Amino acid sequence: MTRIAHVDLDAMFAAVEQRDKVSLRGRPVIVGGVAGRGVVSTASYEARRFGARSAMPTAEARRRCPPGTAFLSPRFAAYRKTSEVVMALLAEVSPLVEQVSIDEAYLDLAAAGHHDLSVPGVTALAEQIRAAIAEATGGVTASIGVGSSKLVAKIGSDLHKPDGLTVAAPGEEQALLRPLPVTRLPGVGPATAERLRRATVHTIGDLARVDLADLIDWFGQAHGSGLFRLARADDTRPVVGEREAKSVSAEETFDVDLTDRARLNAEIDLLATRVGGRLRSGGLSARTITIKVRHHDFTTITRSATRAQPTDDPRLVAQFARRLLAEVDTSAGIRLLGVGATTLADFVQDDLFGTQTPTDDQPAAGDILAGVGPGGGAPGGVRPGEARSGEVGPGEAQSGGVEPGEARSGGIGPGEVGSSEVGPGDAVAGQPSPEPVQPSRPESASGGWRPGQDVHHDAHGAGWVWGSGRGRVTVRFEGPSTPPGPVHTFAVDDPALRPADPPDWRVVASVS
DNA sequence: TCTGGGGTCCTAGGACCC
DNA sequence: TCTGGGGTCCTAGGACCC
Repeated sequence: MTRIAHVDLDAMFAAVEQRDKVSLRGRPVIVGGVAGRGVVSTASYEARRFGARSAMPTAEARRRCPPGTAFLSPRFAAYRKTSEVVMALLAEVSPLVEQVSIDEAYLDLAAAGHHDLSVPGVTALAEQIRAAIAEATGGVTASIGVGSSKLVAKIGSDLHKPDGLTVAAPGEEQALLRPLPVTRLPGVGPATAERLRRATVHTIGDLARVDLADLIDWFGQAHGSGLFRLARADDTRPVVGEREAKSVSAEETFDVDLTDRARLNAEIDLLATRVGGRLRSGGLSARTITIKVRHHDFTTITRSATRAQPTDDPRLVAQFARRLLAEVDTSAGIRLLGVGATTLADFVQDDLFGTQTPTDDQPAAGDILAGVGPGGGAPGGVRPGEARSGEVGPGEAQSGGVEPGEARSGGIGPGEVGSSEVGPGDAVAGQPSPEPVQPSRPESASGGWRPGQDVHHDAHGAGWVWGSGRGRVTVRFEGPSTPPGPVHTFAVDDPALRPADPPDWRVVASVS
């Protein structure tokens, strides 16, 4: 049954620019990064004639394209608006639309219940959709593929681009795929194509003759069996509507490689602010913070740490990212920095982790948190409390003198003074912050683990441990910026004490 | 002027728990 | 108190997509 359609806007970014600016029509247009290290997002079909392609360095596209070619920075707001017009239109065709990207979507035509799903029926419907898109967008064209599966629909939409339509009749699928190069299959990128080439597998027909065991051997279970099935046009993936975001990230490639630590930290703060802001606007919070570092030679590493509790606070994201970066050798030059947030929790957490005073916090059942500032090597200012108290930013309202065993969080202990690279007030240097970051207030380091009470982490560059249950726990902290501290023993309700997230800390804990 | 930015999914090893 | 297997979580990296 020809029930699935794939709708793909043709060179959308460039098409929107040509629509909005008459002088660009008929001319080669490149949309993408126009600075030194930029790459092409979209090349208009006029520009493709000269060899310009998506993902090509813009410098290369400049070499290839003639004088008079327009090189434009993307205007995402305009593209988003056009995308919304198209998606709204598609939603009228079927209740089941899967938007894949800003310019692409699958439709399950059967979900509407009233469409004629014969080949002539879907052909007429697809032409109607194409005409409606062109009209509603002011001339941005779409190519559509229709077939029995996502695979066939997707390949079909590509087959007669731009402004084209392909309908694959039931039973024709394999014949359609057989002569095509394997690179047309979704999931076959440069690495897979190269491995297949070494096995003299060039077309999808070639691929269909390879043993499943070989494919799994070469590509692993998931990818191998996936290729096996796709080569046979065996694709039962459903069209799915809304999907939840799994990560939020921001990254930046610098015009010139950076080595200066202060500058790198400032960039981290910028990125963290973007990530935190998007978490907040999406009503999300994250437990895992990841940084990405691309070195001068393009080698790329990631470092991540998972927190005991989720956060959406840009300052906390920045602190974690800075601590992760502190363990990376940046002396040879950094080309790109990124900050990401994963393990997303889907709840609004203002009440839990907001920047309100920590005294509103309630303990998390069973959580034991033990923290210390690296400043003195001795655990300082640990107060009764729970996970949330650690989310308090530096210098925020502090409440001392809370008695052991009380549920109220005591806020920040003295331990955080000087305990991270984040100086007072610069946690999000130069960035708008929902809360002013005030200088940390130094306190005496007379604090320590207080036996018999719940303890929690501090907020600023400090480590903590948490657990639940019963027993006595011995804890010692050490880290690059902190010599091994004395051993502290205190009672908790659970021997299951575990180190949490401080990447530059080693929390050594044992239970007796 | 070699190689963006925002994502998803998979693999593999180690820790940890039962 | 010799050995092991399964499941889950965490981390790091890689391939791929638009």
